[in-house]
Amino acid sequence: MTIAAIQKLFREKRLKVTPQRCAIYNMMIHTQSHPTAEEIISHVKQALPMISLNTVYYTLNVFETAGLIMSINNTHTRYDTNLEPHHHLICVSCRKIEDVFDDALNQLHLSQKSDFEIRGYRVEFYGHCLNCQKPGTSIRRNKRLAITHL
Amino acid sequence: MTIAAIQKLFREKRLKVTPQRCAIYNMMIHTQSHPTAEEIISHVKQALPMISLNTVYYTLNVFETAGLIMSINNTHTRYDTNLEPHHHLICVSCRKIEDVFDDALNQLHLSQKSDFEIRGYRVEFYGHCLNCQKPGTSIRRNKRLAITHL
DNA sequence: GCAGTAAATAGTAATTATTACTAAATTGAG
DNA sequence: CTCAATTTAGTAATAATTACTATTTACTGC
Repeated sequence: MTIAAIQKLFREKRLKVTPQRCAIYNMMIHTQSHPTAEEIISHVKQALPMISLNTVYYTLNVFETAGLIMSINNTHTRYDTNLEPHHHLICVSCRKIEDVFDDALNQLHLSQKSDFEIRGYRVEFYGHCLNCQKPGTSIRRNKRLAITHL
Repeated sequence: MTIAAIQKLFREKRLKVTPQRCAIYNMMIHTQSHPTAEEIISHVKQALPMISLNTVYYTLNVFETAGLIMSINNTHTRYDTNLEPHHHLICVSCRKIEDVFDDALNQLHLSQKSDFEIRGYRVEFYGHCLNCQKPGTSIRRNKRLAITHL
């Protein structure tokens, strides 16, 4: 993907075209890793030494809102005493977590071989809990759990 | 589960029986939510006002290591430009993330109905990447990605 | 091309979850 | 009951992320 194509993409998404945004997006599509904000800034600083971490976070949020990227994270570690195999329903609005018991989900496997020595997996369903479905009841704006890719 | 049963459980796991541990575990098995450390301490403080957040984290770590609980979290938000439906392989040692493309995983659904309005889901496989499988190569001790339940 | 406006940037500071360190207290083994 | 090892709780440190804000920049309509 060329710089011109990136600019075109931004315009289509009604995002202002800035050198910082181009550099960040360009770096991200040319890496196979899933970079953190720190990793992004350390690469982008080679071209734009003055860029701030703040701008990186702001830009990533803009990209995610625009549906250009997704983020992989939950803050707040939550602890669960239930050790039966099960998975989770997570409310993207209030962060409430409910258990899901579903035999089919407990028997997933990869169809291809992988270099990883896999020890387990988790399935997390994202959505709105009963309470947060009522209009105006959204307890918490939560950028980080945005699920624009889903 | 009674307090006596909790004490018996701790002894079986060779954990010292302390009022703090009993209170924390007792609170956790009597809630359907997946509490955060903050939520745990605010409940437990009613019985043990002097308890410190430090002790809560230490105790949760002890419980997780003993296989009594599991934690749900990743720190460090990672960003991904690939918006094709896909899932992730996460190395619990060095935190490296790889993409998984597997049609079967893209068609999961819940067998029961739920109150949640589900918008999407993620599958995360945990294990050791090729590099971290070599003995002595474990880059980072990482308590938080412990996967004792898997 | 240019002026005006709204948004973006890059600082600095604040916040928040978690971890580190440590002296004093407590638990369990003998 | 004694003693050693662990646990506790306090203070401080860390680290990721967000808030605030003055200045700069990019796009819109002329």
